[in-house]
Amino acid sequence: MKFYITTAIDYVNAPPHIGHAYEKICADVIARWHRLKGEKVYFLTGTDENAQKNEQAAKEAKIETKKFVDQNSKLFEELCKKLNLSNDDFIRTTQARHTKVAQEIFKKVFDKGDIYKGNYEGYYCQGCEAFITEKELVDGKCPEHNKEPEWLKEESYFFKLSKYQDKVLKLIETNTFILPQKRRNEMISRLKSEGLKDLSVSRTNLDWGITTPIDKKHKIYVWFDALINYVSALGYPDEKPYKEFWPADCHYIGKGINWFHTIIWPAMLMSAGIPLPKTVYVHGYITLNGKKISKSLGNVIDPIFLIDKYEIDPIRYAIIRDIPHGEDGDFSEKSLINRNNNELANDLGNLLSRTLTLIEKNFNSEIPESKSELTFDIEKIDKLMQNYELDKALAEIWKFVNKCNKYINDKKPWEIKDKKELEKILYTLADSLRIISILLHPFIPETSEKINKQLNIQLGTLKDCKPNLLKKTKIKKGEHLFKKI
RNA sequence: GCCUCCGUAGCUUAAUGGUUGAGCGCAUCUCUCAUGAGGAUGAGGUUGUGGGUUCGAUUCCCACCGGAGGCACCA
Repeated sequence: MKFYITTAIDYVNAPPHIGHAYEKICADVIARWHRLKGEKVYFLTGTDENAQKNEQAAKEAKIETKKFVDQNSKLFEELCKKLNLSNDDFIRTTQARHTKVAQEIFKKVFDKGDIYKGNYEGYYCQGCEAFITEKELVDGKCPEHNKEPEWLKEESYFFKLSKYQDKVLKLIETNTFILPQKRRNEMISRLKSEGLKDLSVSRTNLDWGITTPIDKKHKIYVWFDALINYVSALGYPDEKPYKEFWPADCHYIGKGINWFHTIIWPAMLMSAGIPLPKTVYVHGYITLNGKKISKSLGNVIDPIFLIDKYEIDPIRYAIIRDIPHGEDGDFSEKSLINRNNNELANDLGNLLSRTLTLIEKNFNSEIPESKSELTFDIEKIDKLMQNYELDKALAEIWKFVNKCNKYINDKKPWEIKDKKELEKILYTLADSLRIISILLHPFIPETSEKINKQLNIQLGTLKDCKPNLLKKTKIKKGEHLFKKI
């Protein structure tokens, strides 16, 4: 079995914020879970760099555009490392491997007869040097430049999106293509009520972007180009990763770009004769301390700053537990601190600590051989993970942690004189911790490794999440798993 | 304006046509292996408001109030 998962590629005209971190962490957890199941996983993330806005932002910063996107893309790459992501690749849409494929697919769609020359008409603001929508106008003026736009006609190539309306509708009506269901309903009703118009897929008068293979005056519209990253990164059409991993099993994206991924992207693929992705999972947005993340509110926290302050595992843990799957959710430092101290340090860290100390004192640091009394329902958790309910899966794992703590209290090993009985209790605890370290690995990989190191064992797979697989080993009690904040 | 979704204890949330379950926080009790950790108990809800269907609604229907989201070239 293979599993190909992607995140959206990020816009590089501003540095990363906590929302980017959230999407990447979730995708990473899913990727790691599938690896635990023994599947061959490919996890892709990257940056979207051909937008016109980059050119403008670079101009404002008085740097060359290429240099500007290089700098900002680096910030996202650095973020991936800091988040401890297990991504297999990082695509940049300015890379030659991408521009080549973007042009190739554009040509393919053109050759199919699905791209034709027409005129794009709309309001054009001289200040923005761009078309703006009627909705964006305030009192008939561009709000940014306080100028009345002019009605302009521009030559443009159009993609016959309308041709694919029925096929796309049929696709999105299948019940696993768009998840969660709420997002599927939105797209279905919108498609049914509005229908599809052809899409302008080229722009003139731009210096930045990918030139169309059919007309040198035109650049490829940035969305048409951006979506293609999912196949260009794999080396479409001939390279091995493409053959092995396409179609994608999951495009993990935010709700703002649902339409592009579930309507436009499938239509492009249909036209180009490329197989369709299996699932587009649409997550919600994050608020920070209860407020929308926005520059004007000045609450844009650099996630790298947060990681340096708190370490990555508590952040991964808190952000996943705090945000209900598919919904918007809030991330706050207060909640992070709470969860770090109560759940990570007290429940889990202390469980390991008390277990290892008991083994140290009673069995000279050697895990005794016996039979475990605790079991864990892996099916339930795997089901939650299949359904992308990461928050609930993690809560379920925590129930097991709590069960272990209660087990110690009930059994009172510090009062037990009978050696066999004591062996059984401590084996049960150590073996349960072994299972916990596997289950937690996708969520908090560093912590999982620390547990294994102290138990002096290797990380298992999901198949090993059954009791009694722990062998007699000498433990190596180390530092506490978590520091309290 | 049109279309989704939501409104349950201070906060986050689960569930169901028939006496609303849980976690955090709070209060009390308790163990001592452990990171002043762990465990137990308790207080707290007429399930947004009004109406309807029903023997019975928090769950189904309608209206209203409140909140979130989507509405194509903006990513």
